[in-house]
Amino acid sequence: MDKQDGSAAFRALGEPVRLRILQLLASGEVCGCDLLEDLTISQPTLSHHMKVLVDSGLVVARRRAVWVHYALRSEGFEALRRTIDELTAPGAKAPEEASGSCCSRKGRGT
Amino acid sequence: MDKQDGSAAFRALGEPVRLRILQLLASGEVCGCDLLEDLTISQPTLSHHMKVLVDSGLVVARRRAVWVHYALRSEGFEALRRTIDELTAPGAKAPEEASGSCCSRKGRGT
DNA sequence: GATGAATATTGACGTCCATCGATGAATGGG
DNA sequence: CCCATTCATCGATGGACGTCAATATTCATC
Repeated sequence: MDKQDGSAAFRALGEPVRLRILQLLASGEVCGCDLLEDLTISQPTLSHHMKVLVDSGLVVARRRAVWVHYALRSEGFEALRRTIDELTAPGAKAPEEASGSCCSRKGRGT
Repeated sequence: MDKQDGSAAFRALGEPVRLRILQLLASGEVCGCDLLEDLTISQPTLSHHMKVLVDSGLVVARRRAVWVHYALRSEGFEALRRTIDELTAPGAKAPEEASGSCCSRKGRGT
């Protein structure tokens, strides 16, 4: 359920607040109330961001009594890495200086 | 100029249309008009997205006569990889099952 | 079951942003 | 010099999203 096209996870990372949350989680499991102390956002806002992070597959939530512990989900990040690798790896990066034409504009139709 | 905190580049990737553009660029340099043919967006919209991609440091634009050739910028993607690595690498991932307490709620002050 | 703490949900509000049509700027060819 | 092509900019518009206050829910304790 965290498949989609991968853009959801990138969009999750594309929010400064969420990126900082992930940095805080990088050192290990952290509960919501602790996150709330290190940030300058309201509790509903934090809850919203955590939901986004969990839905995007980057974070897992574990209920422990009244608290909820959040931790990074390595599989989610591996998927991101894979997407980036697929973009950069195959590369037929040769700019093809020779031809003065350009794109495939000419002779594209049937 | 592509520094910031990295969230800009992730936000750029977090748009399905832009992600597809990057996939098209993965096979090599492509000019705007060719991109326009493979997408289902208007020309102003493409121009807007290309500006976002260039500003985020993921793409470079080279003018060749009337056309503009776009290509991936490896340095931008390396920065993304580095950010992801920093999030997952250090990990003190031990959940610490033992203590029934939870977070650091108790005894936080000096 | 009443209380208190941590978290989730709801509803509203303001801003950002993707999108488009219309128009302008740059470039090269007849 | 005029024209066609490619790309950039502008203004408007509609939807997505981050944010909060208020409220509900969950859970342990007494």
